[in-house]
Amino acid sequence: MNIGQAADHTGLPEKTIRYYEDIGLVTPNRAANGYRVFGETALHQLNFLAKARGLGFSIEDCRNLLALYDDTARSSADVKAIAKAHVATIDQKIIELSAMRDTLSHLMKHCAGDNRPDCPILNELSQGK
Amino acid sequence: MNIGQAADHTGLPEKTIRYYEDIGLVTPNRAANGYRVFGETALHQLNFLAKARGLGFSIEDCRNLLALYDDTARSSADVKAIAKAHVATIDQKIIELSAMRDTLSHLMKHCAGDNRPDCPILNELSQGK
DNA sequence: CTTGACCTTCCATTAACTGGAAGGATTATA
DNA sequence: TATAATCCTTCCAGTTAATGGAAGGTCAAG
Repeated sequence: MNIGQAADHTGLPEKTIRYYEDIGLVTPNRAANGYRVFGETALHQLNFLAKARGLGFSIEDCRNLLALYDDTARSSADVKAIAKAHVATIDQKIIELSAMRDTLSHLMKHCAGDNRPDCPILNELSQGK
Repeated sequence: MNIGQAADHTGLPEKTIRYYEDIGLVTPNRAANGYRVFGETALHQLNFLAKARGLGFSIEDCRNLLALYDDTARSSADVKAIAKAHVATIDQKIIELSAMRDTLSHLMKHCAGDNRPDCPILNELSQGK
């Protein structure tokens, strides 16, 4: 399977697949003409990457998860630890974003949004620390 | 005021302040010895930037907001439009993160997290698209 | 007068790609 | 068979918003 098909099967852009090879996450074979050839293993890895990245795991997380995936003797605890840390990171981000959202919508509620120059949003932002 | 004091007053690292000057967000004066000199205006801008960035506005948003801030004839509607778009972006991110979180905690709930090699998280991630 | 703190510029790196150029290989069409 | 369209290759640069560090100038204290 060439890179185009691999892209279709995984939903990953070709560029991204080449990049993943570059950084050593996947190692497709090569045909005589230099084209990458993706076998079952490589496809599996790409699907794995697509899913894990879609869930927000970092590339380094993915590298670790792939290593665990290849290690048939791994313990599920190792995987769970990575997932747990990731959930905590996500929760933190959600908290921060929610705080931003609240502050902003509070400011917006007090902004007339008309043609006059007075703007509570800018007024607030221009306050010193 | 030198860059060190400016950093103290705004909470921004010196590196970041230099960077903001680089990309044209702030234009401090220069003393005879080449040191940056931050007057009231520059300090105001830096405080503005620190707050707006803290609320997640992008650098380009900040550039626009600063321009509006300098424009005494601006309408509050212009500012509100930027803020509104930003809130929508934040909401979208929160939705995506929440979905990730749900998927992951669902997977984790089904993972024993013990020493056995069977791991529902990896099993799920290894499923084809 | 020298030590340490503070300042300068410049270059490289981060994360995770994305865009595009230049050119070789393959496939479809005329 | 010619050629055009598509697919593939590598390599270089750019993105966001800084951050790290080197090499070196300046200043204030003792």
